[in-house]
Amino acid sequence: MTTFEPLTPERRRAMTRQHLLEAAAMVFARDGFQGSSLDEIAATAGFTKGAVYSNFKSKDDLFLAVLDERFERGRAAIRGVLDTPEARSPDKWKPLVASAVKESLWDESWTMLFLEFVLYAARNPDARLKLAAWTRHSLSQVEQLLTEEYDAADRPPGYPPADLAMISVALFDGLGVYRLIDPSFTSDQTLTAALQFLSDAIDLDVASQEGDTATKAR
Amino acid sequence: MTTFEPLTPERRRAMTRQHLLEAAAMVFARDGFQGSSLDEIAATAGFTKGAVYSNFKSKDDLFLAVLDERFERGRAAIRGVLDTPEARSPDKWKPLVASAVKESLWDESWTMLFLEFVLYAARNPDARLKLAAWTRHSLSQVEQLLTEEYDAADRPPGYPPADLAMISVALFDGLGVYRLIDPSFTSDQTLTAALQFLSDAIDLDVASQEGDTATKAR
DNA sequence: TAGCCTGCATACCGAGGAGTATTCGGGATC
DNA sequence: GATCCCGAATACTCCTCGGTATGCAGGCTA
Repeated sequence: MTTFEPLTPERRRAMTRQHLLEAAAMVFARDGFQGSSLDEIAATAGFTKGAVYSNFKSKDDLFLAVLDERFERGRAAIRGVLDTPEARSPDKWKPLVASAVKESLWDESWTMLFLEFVLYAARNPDARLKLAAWTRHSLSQVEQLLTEEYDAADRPPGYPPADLAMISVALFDGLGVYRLIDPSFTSDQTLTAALQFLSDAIDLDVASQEGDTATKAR
Repeated sequence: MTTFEPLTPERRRAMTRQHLLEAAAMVFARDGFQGSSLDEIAATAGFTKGAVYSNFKSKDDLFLAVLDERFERGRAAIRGVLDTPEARSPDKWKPLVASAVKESLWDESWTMLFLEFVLYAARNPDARLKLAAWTRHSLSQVEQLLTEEYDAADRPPGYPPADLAMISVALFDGLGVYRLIDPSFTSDQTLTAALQFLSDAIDLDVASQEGDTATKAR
């Protein structure tokens, strides 16, 4: 990805930090924020607690850093999809987005970490603002995609795009939650139905204009 | 509700247990499972830790008891709605269910407690089985309602009712999560859109048969 | 190669909390 | 009214863990 760089002290330090962040993400997801100990996280990364406190101010600071890290990854993933030329052409972006989401976000460990974030944020105003800002950003990306889709098709949206964005995201996060309870709740069939469901809603006017409901369910 | 009963020792004991359960539900929701102390819970209920350990085996046992309690409440709430005669008549049960859900489940505190349950269950096989069983039960109730709706209208379902049930529940739980992040994400308008969204999907065939899409969005 | 600076390791402290052993008090029973 | 019983209060233990203070090694500069 990046060109090779010799291991300057700064890079060594950055690597340590990165290892700690990844270990923290893993342990926090597995044991929860309060259930994780800094000793465990450090050991998972191959360090001791000293490394943690030389890179982060506190346990909270570490957790927030993990949050930022994941936000940045999420933004990059979204950009990666949206900047693909195919994403701009109607009827091609849907499977593209679907597979991208499935690859990067449809992950039990991520769901658990996300829920930890949400609960943490619900109890910490600062974290809450961060999470809200990031969520708004993500939602607006989805909304923009939908708006462009409607513009390209030159027809009014069946629902307000902002609401549709919220609904889409909430639906899949909700399914992720139930997947934690029992993976069989979110079988491939159910996921396909959910995708088709959203797709139908987006194409609502097309369907009614063309009288075409043949593509509705499997 | 029940007739008056003198305070036998058994009833006194049951009352303390009940108080502890309610205090626990509150504190667990506020501070999380690991973040709550038994001292705090006991004090909230007006007791000390001794009362906790004379009514529950451990902190985990108390948490699971809270879980059971909420399950029972949920079942009762569902029965309360479904046993109402109006629930059996098409085009009347929707607002009924909607308001019932809004009253009893659309609550930030409940969402936080539910997420605590989910995360706890994801880490404890026994709790996971309990939660899965309860979820299956709730889903089947929703599914039954949908199936009856389709039968009454004498038409095939637009989507498999089981999938539709999962989607409906997941959507609202997902919205509940985002409400924790920022209540403005789930404005009345968005909720209305979500309801309409589901309603459209349920009535999919009716809409296309009658060519009636006037009731779609606000 | 002597000295220094920095990043991590090590050792330690104190608080808090789960769990337990014991005590206490107030009803029930005779 | 003496005794018993039991549910809750009290007091204590043990241990985990966040945070800090200090030690140390290894790579820079001269």
